[in-house]
This record gives sequence, structure tokens and C-alpha cells, in this order.
Amino acid sequence: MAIQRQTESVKTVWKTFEKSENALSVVALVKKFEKTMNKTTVYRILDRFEKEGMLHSFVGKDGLKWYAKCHNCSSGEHIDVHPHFQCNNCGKVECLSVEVKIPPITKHAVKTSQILLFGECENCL
Amino acid sequence: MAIQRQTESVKTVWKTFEKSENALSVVALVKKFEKTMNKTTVYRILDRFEKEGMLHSFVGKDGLKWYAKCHNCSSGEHIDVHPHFQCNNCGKVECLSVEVKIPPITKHAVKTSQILLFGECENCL
DNA sequence: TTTTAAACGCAACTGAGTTGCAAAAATAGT
DNA sequence: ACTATTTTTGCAACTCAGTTGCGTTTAAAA
Repeated sequence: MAIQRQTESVKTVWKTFEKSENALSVVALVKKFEKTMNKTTVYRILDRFEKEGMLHSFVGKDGLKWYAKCHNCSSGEHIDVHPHFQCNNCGKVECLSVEVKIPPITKHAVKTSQILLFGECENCL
Repeated sequence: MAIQRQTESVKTVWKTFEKSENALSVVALVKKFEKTMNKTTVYRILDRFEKEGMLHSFVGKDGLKWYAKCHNCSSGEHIDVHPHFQCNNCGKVECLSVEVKIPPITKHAVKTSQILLFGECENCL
């Protein structure tokens, strides 16, 4: 962790991501910690984690923000060519370690991408 | 158009999509029509267009909702394998007629996808 | 022309995410 | 260990996209 101050809240949030291989929605995290920390704090901690390159974020189909651990992302540049998968049944969001090939788009300079896949996960099949 | 009633508002909104090859954000449409129709009306008209299969929607990186004309979508089932492209410079969102190949994901049944590409468009290059 | 069901306007609401500021707490300096 | 400094937190109030309920209007069927 390269974040400035190791507060209890920071440690708690980080532990949650360490324990989970899946992406987590901010809404779920705010609810999970509603007894122990303010929602503003949750938002700000996630912000910092992202700036440090420890998490990356994306917006789900419902417009809600999700965060997941970074594996191959370096701080600053988040060229996420890996897709996220959301189960239509249980709602779980996974960070897939698959590379999706983006075909060359004529007259467009593609810099980043966001790929969301929907369907049924292993448990729900 | 297979929508039930041809009100002035319905005709106006549809004309806007006919004139534009690009995707349009709901926020922009609400603003565009703020003098002539209520924002609730805009939301409901877009809803109906989508149900009829005339438009398809997606959520942009900022969490805002966008709509674009459907070319190869049949009403009801929207398996959008075509990506949308948003220009980082001018903000324009295009509906690309390119197929992106999703590699097979083990132990997952992929049903739909949402692919957003970001970069610079033809005008801004 | 009358009927009736869809569409509309309005106002109030919901819920995610943000902001400003004063208080609290973690780290650096001594 | 103590103090100074700077980050982080809590709170309350706010913004803004999108939704809902309801009474009124209007397109189109009878």
C-alpha cells in the first residue's frame, strides 16, 4: 500500500478487497461499513486507492461505480483491456483475466476501453 | 415507427435521432427540448423507443445514459456486440459498426456485452 | 362526435456521489 | 515522548440524474 496514512478505515477497506477476488460496488461498500465509517470516507478512500493504482474503477450497466484490485495496472495509466463480467442472476462482478482484441477502427485513435460482459457465472449455471 | 401514439414530442425526438448518426445523451436531449417538453416526457419517450427496438441505450463512463439508433437490433433482444466510441476531446459518442470478438470465457455463459472505446475521433485527430 | 386509453406536465421524491469546514488522528520533527 | 504539521474523517448540506404519482390533455378508435 502506497497510501499516505494508515488509518483504521483505510486498513478495513483494503482488507475487504484483499479477501475478495471480485469487483465491489461502492454502494455495497458504503452499506457494509455504514456502522463504522461515513460514506464520504468510503468514497475518498476508494478515490485514493485508485490514484495510487491499487484499485481500478468502472461504471456498471446500472450506472453504479465498481472497484476492483489491479493486477497488471501501473499507477496512473489504466489501460484496461480486460473485461468485467456481471452475473445476471446473482449480480456478482468478476474481473476477468482475458484479453479482448479490439479491431482497428479506421480514423479513430483508441486509447482506452471498457468492456462489460453479462450472463451467468459458474455458480449460477 | 411502431410506437403507439404519434404526439408532437414523439415526432420531434425521433427526428433528432434520424438526423444524427451519433449516440445522444439523455442529459443533452433534456436540455435541447427544455423549452418544448418536460424532462419526464423525454425519459418516457426514450424508454418507449427502446422497448420498441428503435433505439438502444447504454451507460457512459461518467454514468450518464446514452441512446443510439438501432440498425441490426430486433425488438426485445439487444445483443449489442458492436462497440460505442467516445471522443476524449469533443465528447462525441459514435455507434461503431464493428464486431468485437469476445473470447470464450470458461465456466461462464456470456449473453450480452457492452463495449466502450475511448480515444480521439476523426475530427479531433 | 364521443369514448377511452395513452401520453403529458408538474411537483415532489429517491439515491448516488460531491463539497466545505471544523474536529480528529497519523506521521514527521525535535 | 511531546509537539507541530498535514492528512483524514464526520457531518450536514448540497447537486444532479432519473423516477413516481396523479390529475389533465390529447391521439386515435368506435
